[in-house]
Amino acid sequence: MSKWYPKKGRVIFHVDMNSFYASVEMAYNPELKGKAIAIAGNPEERKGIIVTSSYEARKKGVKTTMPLWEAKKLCPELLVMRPNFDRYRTASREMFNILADVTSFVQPVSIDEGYMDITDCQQLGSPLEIAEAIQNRIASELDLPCSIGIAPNKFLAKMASDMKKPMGITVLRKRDLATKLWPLAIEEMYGIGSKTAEKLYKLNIFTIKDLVDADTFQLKRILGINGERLQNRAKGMDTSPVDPDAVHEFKSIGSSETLPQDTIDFIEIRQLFTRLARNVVRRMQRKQAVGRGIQIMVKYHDYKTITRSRKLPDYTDNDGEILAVSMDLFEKHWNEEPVRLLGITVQDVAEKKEVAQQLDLFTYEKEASKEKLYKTIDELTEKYGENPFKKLGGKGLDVEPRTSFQKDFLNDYQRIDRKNKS
DNA sequence: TCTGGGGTCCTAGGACCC
DNA sequence: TCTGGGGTCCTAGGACCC
Repeated sequence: MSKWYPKKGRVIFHVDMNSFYASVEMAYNPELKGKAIAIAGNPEERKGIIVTSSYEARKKGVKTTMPLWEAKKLCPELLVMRPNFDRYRTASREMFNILADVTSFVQPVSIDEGYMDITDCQQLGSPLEIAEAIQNRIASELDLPCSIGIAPNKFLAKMASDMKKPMGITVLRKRDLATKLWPLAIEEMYGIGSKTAEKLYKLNIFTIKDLVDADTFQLKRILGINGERLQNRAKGMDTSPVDPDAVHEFKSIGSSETLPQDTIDFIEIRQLFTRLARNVVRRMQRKQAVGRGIQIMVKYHDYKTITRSRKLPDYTDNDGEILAVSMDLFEKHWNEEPVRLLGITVQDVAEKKEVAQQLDLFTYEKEASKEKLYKTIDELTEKYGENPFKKLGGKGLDVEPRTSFQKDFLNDYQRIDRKNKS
């Protein structure tokens, strides 16, 4: 006889720090409190855009990504500071430590926001009480403001945390959707940017409610699989879990930089690529990561941007190799026009120890094969999965083997081949 | 005086294999 | 001689978010 359990809904938080960089600076130097401040890059280096601004600055119309000169025009008293990333990283770590005191089901999504699944935290109090406790601790211990959204899934929690800022707590239940979510303009919805909004306007979709009521087939025709997903979210449906491990599963590590002036000087270009390669490798080493895809990005004077990439035969974390591949890609594809920005991204990133484990497996297979030699090509390919030379771009075994594994495979293959022919 | 830098996910075409 | 259709990998580009 099985006991009947009610189907329990989840309780998800989205914790969002308010104007994070500016708030950290204010906590660091309380004299800044109440003033219009902004964090921005250096305009001398053409990087003068607003990264974050305080609420006092926002009241004057200062917005993120606005050029500095424009912000100054709107708000002449604006106090502009360069970013202090170490400070922000430290504050971020302390903030997530506070969240981790509540539950281990925390998924950081950026330096200043994260999801929590507090479904199994009833012993700590009601969701509202837990949210208040978190908000109070972050405010009293770190002197930082945050907003928290409480909802049955991640999407609704994200939308909820946006509804009251700064220092808001918003509960968004299914029964609140019609009054709190659906009246919002479609471009307010998380996941809908300017391009998608334009497409939706053409279908006469202007509010989230319009999206709920729209024809699903028509949405899929215009937006692909994303159309259906967006509609489901608008209806309040989102089953994606809070995944604490996601933050460790890096897929790419990149570095890019805008040059002080557009350039066609090859020496200058190589110097920047060298710096980018070193920067990427430094960060890979910090994460104990290796990668086997190299992508370069070239943004030209007119903002036309190209990306070119290459798959490597083996994982690497070597800056010389990354630089060489990057330069080769650049030389093959540069149209000789002035360059504004260059970037290097290492893709297909894996943890060093996992790659080492895979190599161990190969070694193990080799040892085994010494004792019991493989008899047929079929048996060999079954053991090794597939012809490893294909990955080098060759049609078959006509490629120079580069790793010991590939040499071993070639030896075995040729041995069996000779035996079959004899 | 325009427009940074860090990411993720999705699409689409061609090569290649079965 | 002419022919299919699915699956995977690789590359390039685009949309979106903070």
